[in-house]
Amino acid sequence: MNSPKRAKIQDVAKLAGVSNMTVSRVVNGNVKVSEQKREAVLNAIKALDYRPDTAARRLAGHKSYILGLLFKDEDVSYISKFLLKASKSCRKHGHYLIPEGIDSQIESPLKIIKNLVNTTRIDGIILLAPISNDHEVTDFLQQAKLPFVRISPNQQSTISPYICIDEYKAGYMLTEYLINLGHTQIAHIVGDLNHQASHFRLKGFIDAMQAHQCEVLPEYQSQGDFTYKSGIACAEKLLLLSNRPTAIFAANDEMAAAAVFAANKLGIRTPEQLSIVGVDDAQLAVTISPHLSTVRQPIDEMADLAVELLVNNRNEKMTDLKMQNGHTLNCQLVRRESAIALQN
Amino acid sequence: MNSPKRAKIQDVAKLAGVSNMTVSRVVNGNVKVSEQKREAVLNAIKALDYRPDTAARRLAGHKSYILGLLFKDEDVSYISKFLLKASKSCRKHGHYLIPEGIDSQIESPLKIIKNLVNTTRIDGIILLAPISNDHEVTDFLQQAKLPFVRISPNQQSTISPYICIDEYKAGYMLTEYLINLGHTQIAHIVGDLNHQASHFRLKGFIDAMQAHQCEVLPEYQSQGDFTYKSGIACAEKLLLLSNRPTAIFAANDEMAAAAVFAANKLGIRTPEQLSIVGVDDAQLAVTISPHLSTVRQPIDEMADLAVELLVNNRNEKMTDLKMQNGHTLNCQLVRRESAIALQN
DNA sequence: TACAGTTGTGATAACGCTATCATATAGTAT
DNA sequence: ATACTATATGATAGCGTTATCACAACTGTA
Repeated sequence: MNSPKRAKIQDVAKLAGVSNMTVSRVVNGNVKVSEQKREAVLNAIKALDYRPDTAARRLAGHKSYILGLLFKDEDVSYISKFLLKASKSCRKHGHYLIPEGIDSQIESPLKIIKNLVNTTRIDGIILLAPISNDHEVTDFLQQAKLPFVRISPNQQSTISPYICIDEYKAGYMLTEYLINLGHTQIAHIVGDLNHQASHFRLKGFIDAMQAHQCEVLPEYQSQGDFTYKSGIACAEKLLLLSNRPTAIFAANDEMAAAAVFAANKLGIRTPEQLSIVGVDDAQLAVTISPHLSTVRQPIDEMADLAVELLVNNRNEKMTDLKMQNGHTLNCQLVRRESAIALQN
Repeated sequence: MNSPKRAKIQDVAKLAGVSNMTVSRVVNGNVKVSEQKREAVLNAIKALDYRPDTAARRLAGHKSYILGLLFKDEDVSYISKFLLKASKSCRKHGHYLIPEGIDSQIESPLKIIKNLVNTTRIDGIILLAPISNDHEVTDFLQQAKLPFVRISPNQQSTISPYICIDEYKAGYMLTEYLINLGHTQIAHIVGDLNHQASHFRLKGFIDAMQAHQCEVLPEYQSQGDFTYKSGIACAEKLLLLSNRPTAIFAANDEMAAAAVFAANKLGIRTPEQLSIVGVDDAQLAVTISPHLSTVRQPIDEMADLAVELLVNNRNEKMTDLKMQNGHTLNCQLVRRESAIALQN
């Protein structure tokens, strides 16, 4: 059962010649302890390789040092990226991350979250879109007074902090980029409308087109849902049009990759005969051929910030201004090979 | 702090008219409880929406209901897939998963694992290759008597259960597939030799070539490390050879995708002028164009099994035979579009 | 009828930590 | 010098479970 035997707080206290509470105070670092004792404690901790037991801490102190991450269990690669980064960021702050992928067709997000909360008493939760919009979930969390951060939510309400990018700008930027490349016949594969982001990207697209006197044709908008499969269908429809577009702006990289594939199949070469751009700068953007021009979502930064908001919130008493605010991060255009100047 | 107020075991006990222990026994379900009381307890649990507090359970019972997943923090997509599935599988068994990505250039795996174990007292750990070969780690776990499962380890020792596929067969199968397609000039992009899998896949390649009287040229083997970047370099080298191969077998999909890209850049069309196959059947295999012919690693199955081994091990007392055994899962060839019959 | 064995149940003491309150000591103002 | 405040530290009581042991109520055997 026990090899070298874990040190507990009492062992440290004894070795340092102080009480348990003094050790606890040093470990948690909020309260003042005389320099002398602090040092003694620190030495004892090192000598015994002591690490506080999370379970005991939680039971006694109502802090679990665990954060939850909820997301819809799709194969969208930004989830993995976010997850990996968030987990790392947690470690940096002495916390742990428990990820929960939800297959919302089968499982109720509310049930899963209730379970997570009651069972494990996590300190806070990160909600990835589109779960960040599930009112059942957000209402429950509010009522339970559990801090949570929403990633790319539909509503920029003040019920909790949220993190997003300027989706409108992303759409506008990308469209303008294609226009500057000489394209005027630009089609848009629209994202899942359950994500507010899709609306904004579409609006950015339309506004940019109009600002540059390019016609916005209804048949140049095709409704996808962020999946590869939907991307294929949309792209095929677009490419079979008699007035085939010369460029496609897909609402995410996944669908952009699908468009490349669909074009290939129809014997249309990218980028020579068709320019394609996406959004996300996911891993696959630099895995497919040609590499995708896209807008980078600062996912690492988003994950870091989300964790930080939750961790700090525990420390500095809820009132922290940041906890009521939205955070709009910068995104930027990444020029690669999938879009080039219009060929005559 | 408390909204509807969580029910605790005492509340359930009172409502059901039994003692705490009886409730506990019903919840854990190992010991016999009279049908009558069991039902009363079950009803009370439902009525109060009771869920046991993990922290308290751990503190008292030395079970944490948490599993750890350790992996080297690379962008290999099978990690994400494994992680997602393992987390789901944990939920199915009433457990949680804490993933820890290790950037072994900066961080010591041992330190991270020690922290995880001491701090959180997890029930078991899953080690993904190549961490499954880190002796510092496995020694520590053995000494701490903490159950762990190794995924695709180098050594099929009995220190712990392990799960893998028949890597040799995968290599052989893929090579034979290309040969049957009419190819004889087949190159192999070798995987990271820190993974035993790479050795086996290479051996399978060589043996299949020889079995079919195909010459095994030294310049047709190029050393990669499973990353996309290395794949590009290897493929370029291969494709610039005066006696250019007509087919490339890359040791994973990531490098196969890189080969497709490199070929494209050199104006070599896949699959018309060059057949390419990979291993893994990762998401990207059906994202790039053309879709990749590959060998499917049954990742979902592996993740499920790993979790099950760890969960059951706690129940049925260490002695379970399975806990000392290796599990070699079946893998199978997936024919898609990236490899076709040799064109004259 | 008596005695051991079996089975279901409950009382109680941990588990390792922190909250809380009490106490001792030092510092400041009157 | 006295009282009063501020500050560092300690003693103690939980936090919500399960382990452990004890006991009562049966069962079966001699």
